[in-house]
Amino acid sequence: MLDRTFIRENLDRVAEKLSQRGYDFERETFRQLDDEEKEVRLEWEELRAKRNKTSDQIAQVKRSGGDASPQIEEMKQVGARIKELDGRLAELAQSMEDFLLTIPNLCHDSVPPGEDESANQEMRTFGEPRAFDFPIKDHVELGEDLGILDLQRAGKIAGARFAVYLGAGARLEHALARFMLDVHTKEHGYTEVLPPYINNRNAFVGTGQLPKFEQDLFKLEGHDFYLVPTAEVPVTNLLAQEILEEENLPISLTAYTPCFRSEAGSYGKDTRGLIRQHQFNKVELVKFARADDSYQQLEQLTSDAESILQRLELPYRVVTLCSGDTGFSSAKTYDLEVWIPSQNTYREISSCSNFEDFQARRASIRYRPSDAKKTRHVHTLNGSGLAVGRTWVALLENFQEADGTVLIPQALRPYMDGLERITVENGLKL
RNA sequence: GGAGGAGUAGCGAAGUGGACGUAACGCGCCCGACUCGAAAUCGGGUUGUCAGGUGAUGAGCUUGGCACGUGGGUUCGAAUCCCACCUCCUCCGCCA
Repeated sequence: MLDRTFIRENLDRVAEKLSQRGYDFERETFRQLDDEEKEVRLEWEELRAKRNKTSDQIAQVKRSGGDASPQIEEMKQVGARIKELDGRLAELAQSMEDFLLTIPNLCHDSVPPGEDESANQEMRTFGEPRAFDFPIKDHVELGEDLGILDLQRAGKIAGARFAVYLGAGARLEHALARFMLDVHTKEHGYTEVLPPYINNRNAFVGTGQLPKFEQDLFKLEGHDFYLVPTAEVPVTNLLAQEILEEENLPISLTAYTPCFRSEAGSYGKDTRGLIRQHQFNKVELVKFARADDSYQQLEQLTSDAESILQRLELPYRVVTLCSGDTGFSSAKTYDLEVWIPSQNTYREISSCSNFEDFQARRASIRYRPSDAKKTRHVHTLNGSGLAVGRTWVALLENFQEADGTVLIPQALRPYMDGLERITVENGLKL
């Protein structure tokens, strides 16, 4: 959520910035709501002040044994008017809130303007896509042939866009997650969090998934609960409504959770395999940082995520998303894209964003800067470190051998009980 | 799911319709005094938020509103009475 005072004082600039990301900011709606609320609030406050004062007088009169009925009569009128204004004020405040909650964040000045992903900017690449001297298989074929992945049977128990991992396939998923968590907690200074996978509406408003993107979520029927689409939601909201000590910043948390996404409207996209699933696992990195430190932390968080790809020897590139491609809540986003041989292209495997104070304002997460008395909203950041399912895909495809087996990168072998290669022996073929 | 109890400042805790919620009292923390220094002692300070005024759209000062778990209600007036919800504790049931 943008700061209301900031909008008020920078109407033109806000409108211009928002148009860069394809959002049409209704200046008049804002001005009207803002003015009217202010007017009503003023009268409301004046009346409350009067009532407070008169109530004290009534108390005094009564204490000294006098008759306070004229004042009481008068306050009955005032009370009725206050009640009227209460309702009107609540209405206006709600309208303003609804209006503000659907406005996306402003992009940082370093974000390249552009409408869609074609304007994204490649920052750097790591590794070389491998040249295969045999016909390659994609991860579905590899996984099914090895007996470590079953999409058919997943359809029986769940449906399309679900998967079942078997044998070394299941083990590989866990190994990747454990490996990532170990690197982030032992080497990058993150603390692991294991949150609930079902969160309430409030948490989703805090990080910006609601009220605008309800159709992307799985909602529990009859409850005010949703399945988390990313650990960003529970982990960021963990500190909602809190005032943090500056000396504790930055706070770096990591969480391994399943992620549930309805993927409504994505039918026909990535229909084959594990790339786009209703349920997948992800190790998430979340940071709470000082306002003046958050962009440095974004670089750090991105490099923390990159280090996983490097250790797994997977070729990837880093791109800066242009204004039109940047997510609703984000001010700046770097995507990490891993090389997928069967598609002959780089595919997103992590999205690292600085939300500045956009989420912190919604969730009310503040800190006390040491040089000032007033509190200030923290800057929140997050990024995948990494999406485990897509890492599984990248690993199978990039490390496949001519005989259909898959080598396991050195860094991961300790997590696979020393297994060096996945063969049909490690799967379940029925 | 049922029955009871509890949520007040960083922590503990008093207040149970009006007599200052910046809210008793205690602890902690900050500043100062005493001291060579420390401890002890003494003095002072120590919630957030919104709006108006002043100021430079800063720091600060100032006036007022709001907040005693959350949201409603009763009342001239609610931390205090009533209702609903949330969280925690105890017991019963059920369960991993």
